[in-house]
Amino acid sequence: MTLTEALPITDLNACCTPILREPMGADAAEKLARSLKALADPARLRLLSIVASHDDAEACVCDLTEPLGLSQPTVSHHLKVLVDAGYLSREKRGTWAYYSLTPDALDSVSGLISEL
Amino acid sequence: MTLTEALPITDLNACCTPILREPMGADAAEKLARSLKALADPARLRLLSIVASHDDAEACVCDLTEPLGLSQPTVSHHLKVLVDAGYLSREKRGTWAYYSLTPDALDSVSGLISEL
DNA sequence: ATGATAGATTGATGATTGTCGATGTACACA
DNA sequence: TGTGTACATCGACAATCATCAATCTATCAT
Repeated sequence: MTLTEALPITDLNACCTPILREPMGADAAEKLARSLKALADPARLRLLSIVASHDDAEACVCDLTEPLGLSQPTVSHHLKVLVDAGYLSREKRGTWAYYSLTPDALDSVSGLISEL
Repeated sequence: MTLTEALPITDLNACCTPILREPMGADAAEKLARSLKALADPARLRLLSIVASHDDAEACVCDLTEPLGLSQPTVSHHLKVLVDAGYLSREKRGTWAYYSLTPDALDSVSGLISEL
């Protein structure tokens, strides 16, 4: 660690503040950005919220298409994004597909944001 | 509240689980999505992280251009997005522009995600 | 005044994304 | 077997976005 040698001489010509801790690396930033991108859409936020509002935190697509005012393919697309990002899990029972919240997925990304 | 009348008859032909609480409205979803979209980019996450790693949680653009490997206009653009979204505040002192973290901005959005 | 530097703004471009209609697939019921 | 339903996938299109080179603005030094 080279942080101990450079004394913070407060030169008026200098523009920079000393670094306290290591900032986030490129790989971690890429990963967190992907998780946040999956969340950063009003339709997907509402989908998560609707699923979370149901008993057992579970809902089928028929519950989700109408309140969003979006077409069924669009809702299916958003659900796929959320499943791929790990926020939802899909279980097919008979004709219907049931989506449920992945435990701790939201809390995990929320924690990463706080520790930024 | 109309939640008290519809009894949850567990019909095997039904596909839907009863609703426990009101899901997020369209306006709230739009607003949170805008905040998250500003965060959902690897370059902007690293910018926030670098600013937070500095003493006084403050940094000028000269600190930020090089470690990201991006051009100066691109970094300025990302900084503007973060300022507009309320995560950073900009203060110009002399020739340099200093960016600092807005208190509680990250914690606020992090809390909204947890309560989804 | 002149030149140099820090940073913002503009314009253009290629990539990504949200949306929908059309189609495909799997299951249920007659 | 055939028909209807629930959902996924595909292809297309418009909109948004990340990025950079070029330019502009403001400040400092000489």
